[in-house]
Amino acid sequence: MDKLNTRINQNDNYQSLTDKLRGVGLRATRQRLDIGSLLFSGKDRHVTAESLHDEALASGMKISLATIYNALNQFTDAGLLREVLIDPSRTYFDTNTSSHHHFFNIDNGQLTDISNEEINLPGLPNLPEGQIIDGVDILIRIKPEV
Amino acid sequence: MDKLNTRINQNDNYQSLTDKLRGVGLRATRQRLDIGSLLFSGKDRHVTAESLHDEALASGMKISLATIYNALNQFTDAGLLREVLIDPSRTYFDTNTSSHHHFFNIDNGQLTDISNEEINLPGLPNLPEGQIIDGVDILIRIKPEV
DNA sequence: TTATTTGTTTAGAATTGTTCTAAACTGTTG
DNA sequence: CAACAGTTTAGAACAATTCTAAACAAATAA
Repeated sequence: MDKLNTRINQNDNYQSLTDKLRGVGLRATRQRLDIGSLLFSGKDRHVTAESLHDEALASGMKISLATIYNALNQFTDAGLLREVLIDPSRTYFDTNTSSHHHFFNIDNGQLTDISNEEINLPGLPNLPEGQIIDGVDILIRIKPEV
Repeated sequence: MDKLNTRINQNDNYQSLTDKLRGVGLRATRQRLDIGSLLFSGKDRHVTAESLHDEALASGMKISLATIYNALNQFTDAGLLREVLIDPSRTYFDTNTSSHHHFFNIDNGQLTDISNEEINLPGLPNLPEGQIIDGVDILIRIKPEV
């Protein structure tokens, strides 16, 4: 019954999600489709394993935390997600995989994207010998004005 | 004997370290002096609790891991150290507390400072309403040329 | 379709980094 | 040097994440 309900409500999105998953070599399982429907529904999102699990359970999905971890890591390896470094005690994932940066509100923990166009970093420093750039992460920590 | 030995070898630094600790309201205990002698001996350093503990034990210091954690956190609160975000699974501390940035070698985990002068970030994006900047962290991930 | 294979999910155990607890200890101050 | 307040410590506790191995489900072959 639960399963049927889920089917009916979310069937629409699932064909393109299925393609997306297969496109990166992952089987389109019910759990991955459910997670995908939460993550890739248009707007960019920042989640942790825990927050996504809570959200999944709240939407009536039946899925274990271990599966959420598996999926987040697989999606990241496949380039569907990106890891963001903000808090050494938790791993955040970002559905926006294009080159961009972040505001991090140290007061409430909220993360906001900064598009690549809003920021520019001319004249990168000389790299150590024999090394090339893999990526650049800019985190601007913000707080409420006193 | 162990204690005496430590005294003899490291006595020289300890007066200024004592002042440094007292200056930020911390008692100059043997453990904090030992840790301080490893951290604040001139060159800038990047350490984790574990790496510093190993180093302390290897230098014959007697100190527990819990004390290393305590000291790193207290030093950080006091502004003597700074936390650097690179790896969500571990907390790194940097003895360079001035505004600067980092190269992170994704191949071997090595962190290298980038001075503030080597990098410039003109035209920061508009901040969200009512927020001010607390700090800016730039991490340039590098890897060996193929 | 059904059978077989291979990949996936899961609960719970295990691991890892970090913090907590409470008892012993040590700087500091009077 | 007594007394207090802060510090250290071993070990327990905790939280985030990964692992294990058994049950299960998707893909594929027949």
